Amino acid sequence: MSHFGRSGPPDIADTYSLLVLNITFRTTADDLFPLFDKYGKVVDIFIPKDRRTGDSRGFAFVRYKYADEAQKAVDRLDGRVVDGREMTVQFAKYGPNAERIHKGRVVESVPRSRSRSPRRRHRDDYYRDRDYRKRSRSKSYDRYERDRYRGKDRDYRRRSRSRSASPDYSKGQGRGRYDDDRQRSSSRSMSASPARRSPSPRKNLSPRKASPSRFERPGRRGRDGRSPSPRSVSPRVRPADSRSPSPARRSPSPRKNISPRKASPSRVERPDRRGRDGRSPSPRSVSPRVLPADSRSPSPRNSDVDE
DNA sequence: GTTGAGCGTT
Repeated sequence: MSHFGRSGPPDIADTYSLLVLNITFRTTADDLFPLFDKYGKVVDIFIPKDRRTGDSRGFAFVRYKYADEAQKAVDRLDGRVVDGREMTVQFAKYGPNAERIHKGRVVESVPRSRSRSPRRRHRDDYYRDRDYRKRSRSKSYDRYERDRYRGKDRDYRRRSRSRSASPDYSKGQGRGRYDDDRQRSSSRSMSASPARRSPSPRKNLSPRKASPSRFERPGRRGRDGRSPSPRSVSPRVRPADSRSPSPARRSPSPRKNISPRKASPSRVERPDRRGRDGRSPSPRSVSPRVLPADSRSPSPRNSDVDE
C-alpha cells in the first residue's frame, strides 16, 4: 500500500505536494515518510506505480500540510542520498493541488537550488495530453496511449541530451557505468583509471545537514549504482558477413576485437539507436545466407557504410 | 534481476 491507510488522495484542500524524483525503484513511501516527516507534517505520500508491472516509477509525491514546511523539506531533502541515490525534491507542478500552489506564493518561493531548466517541454506535453484526454472519449485507452508516448519521448530526449553534452552532469549520464563496464571487461589492462568517477560532483548546498547519512543504508547503494545498461551490452554484430577482408577486419566476435594494449580512451558512441528502437521487428533475413568460403566476394567497396 | 533528466492514486 503506497498510502498510509487511505484508499485515495486525502484532503487536498490544504496540502502541498512535493515531487520527489530520482529515487530508487525500490524506495517505498514507508522509507520516505521518516525523512519528510522530520521537516513537517506529512499528510500523505504517494508513489506512482506502473500499471503494467506495478513497480515504482522512480518518483514519489509527498504532501505537506503547510507550504513553509514543504519548502523546507525541499531545501533540505533535495539532493539527499537515499538508498544510494540522490533524490530530487521539488514542488509538484502538475497535480490536483497545483492550482493552490500557484495561487500561493510558493511557486515563486521555490529556491530551485538545482537549476533544472529543461522542463517546460514536458509541461507542454502534459498539457497537450491533458487537453487531448478531455476530447477523448475513452479514458483507459488514453492512459495507455499516454504511457506509450511518454516512453518514446523519453528515449528521444535521452539521445538528444547525450549529444548535447550538457555541462551539468548530475548523474553522469551513465559515464560511470561505462567506465565500470570497460574496466570489468578489460580486466587484464587496468588502464581505465577510475579516478574520474566522482561520488557527487554537485555541490551540496546544504550547509547544515541534520543527518547526512542517517538513513543511508549501507550495502544497498552499490546495487543501483552499477546498473548495467542493456545498450552497451553488445555492439552491432553482423552475422555472416565475412566478405570484404579489409586489413582492419572486424572479427565477428567482439571480444577478440578488443585488444588489451589498445587502451584508447576514446569512447566511441555506439550508434545503437536503431538496435534499441527495433525499427525492423521483422527479421530482414530469417536465414542469413551463409556465404560459402569459395564464394567470398572481395567487394572492395567499404561495407562499413552501414549507416 | 532489468529502466532513470521524470509530475499523481479507484
